[in-house]
Amino acid sequence: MATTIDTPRKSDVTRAAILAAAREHFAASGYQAATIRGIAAAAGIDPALVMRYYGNKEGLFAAAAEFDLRLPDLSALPRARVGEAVVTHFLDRWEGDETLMALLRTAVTHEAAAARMQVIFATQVAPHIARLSGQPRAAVATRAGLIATQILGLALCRYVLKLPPVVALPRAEIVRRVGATVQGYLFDR
Amino acid sequence: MATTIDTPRKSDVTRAAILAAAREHFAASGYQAATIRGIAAAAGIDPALVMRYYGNKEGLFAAAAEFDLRLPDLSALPRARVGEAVVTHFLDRWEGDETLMALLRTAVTHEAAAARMQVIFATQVAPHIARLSGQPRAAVATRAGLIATQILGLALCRYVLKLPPVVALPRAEIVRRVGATVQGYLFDR
DNA sequence: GTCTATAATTCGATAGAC
DNA sequence: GTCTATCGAATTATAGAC
Repeated sequence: MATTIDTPRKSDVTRAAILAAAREHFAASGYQAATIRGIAAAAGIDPALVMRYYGNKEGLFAAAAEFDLRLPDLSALPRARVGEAVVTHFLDRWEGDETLMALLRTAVTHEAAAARMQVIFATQVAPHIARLSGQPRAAVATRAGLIATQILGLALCRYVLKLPPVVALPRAEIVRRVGATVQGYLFDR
Repeated sequence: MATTIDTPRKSDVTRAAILAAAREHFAASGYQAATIRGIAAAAGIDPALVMRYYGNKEGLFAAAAEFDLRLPDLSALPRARVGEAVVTHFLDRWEGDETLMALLRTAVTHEAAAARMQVIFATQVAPHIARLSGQPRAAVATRAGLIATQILGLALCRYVLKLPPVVALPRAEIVRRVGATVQGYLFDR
């Protein structure tokens, strides 16, 4: 099965295993501490294969850090609930895909990852805010930036630094209290 | 002068130079990428001296990451201005002492540094909030945690990731808009 | 107290056999 | 397409001379 005409590519399965292991290691240790040898071992293949497929460590990270926020259409929501919806969505994405963790842990010490973060927020967050508020481009960018400080700060404290009071916060309470902040950045201040 | 009775310690100057160089390197590159060789070179001394004084890289970081937030007495301020005062103070401390940058860049991938962050917020931030609000201990910890998400997120985006819209924000505007959020976490929500 | 020399690892990357 | 073998470089850390 699947060895017929429609080429399922000999070892896309290997490539996928490498990417999954890479995300895991970059997410757990950051760029520097993650090793090609360790990633290859976790994927059950030879380190040389990683080099063959992705050229070098940089190329491997670039492939592993591909990420889609998948923000829903916020304009379909009641205006007063948008802040909470944004927080809910980010918590979901954060807990459901370790790519974001890999990006954050790496961006702090790695130029390319920080740049990727910038692009993600500029292309996947700002447009949604523009559609909501219909404000000038500069004002939209500022609002997106302020929201980024709160959302990334939440992720940093809850998932990376694991500050006890932030980890202990029930999800619903985060949505309510941090959602109010995001709501303010979206429309008020 | 100073070679008299009161021992000024032969080479406290060397130790200080090492610590300054260590903060600089940890702040710029994080824990992994910072090297004892590089730090020693910047301090103008031999790498072996670093080992002699601080035992190992871990010990060096522990010494370099000593930090005092120096939060002023917030209860002396008009209640409505506390949020802005907190943001102003953090911006000052962040821009005036690279120790915080070293801590953040390192805490993301280094256990001990993350723990240090926890202790700093628990011992240097939470007490101030307790004095202000007079609420139960758990509620105070939660408020401190929420404030940490906003303050650290701001620092992350402005000083580490350098997200353009956040970098472009005038200081006064940050104080006003983010200050309003901190004010909310302090008293309202 | 300071430095030289080096041990012991570990890593990314390459060359080439199968 | 996958793996073996290995190179060259860089790191922490130690031992010991001066």
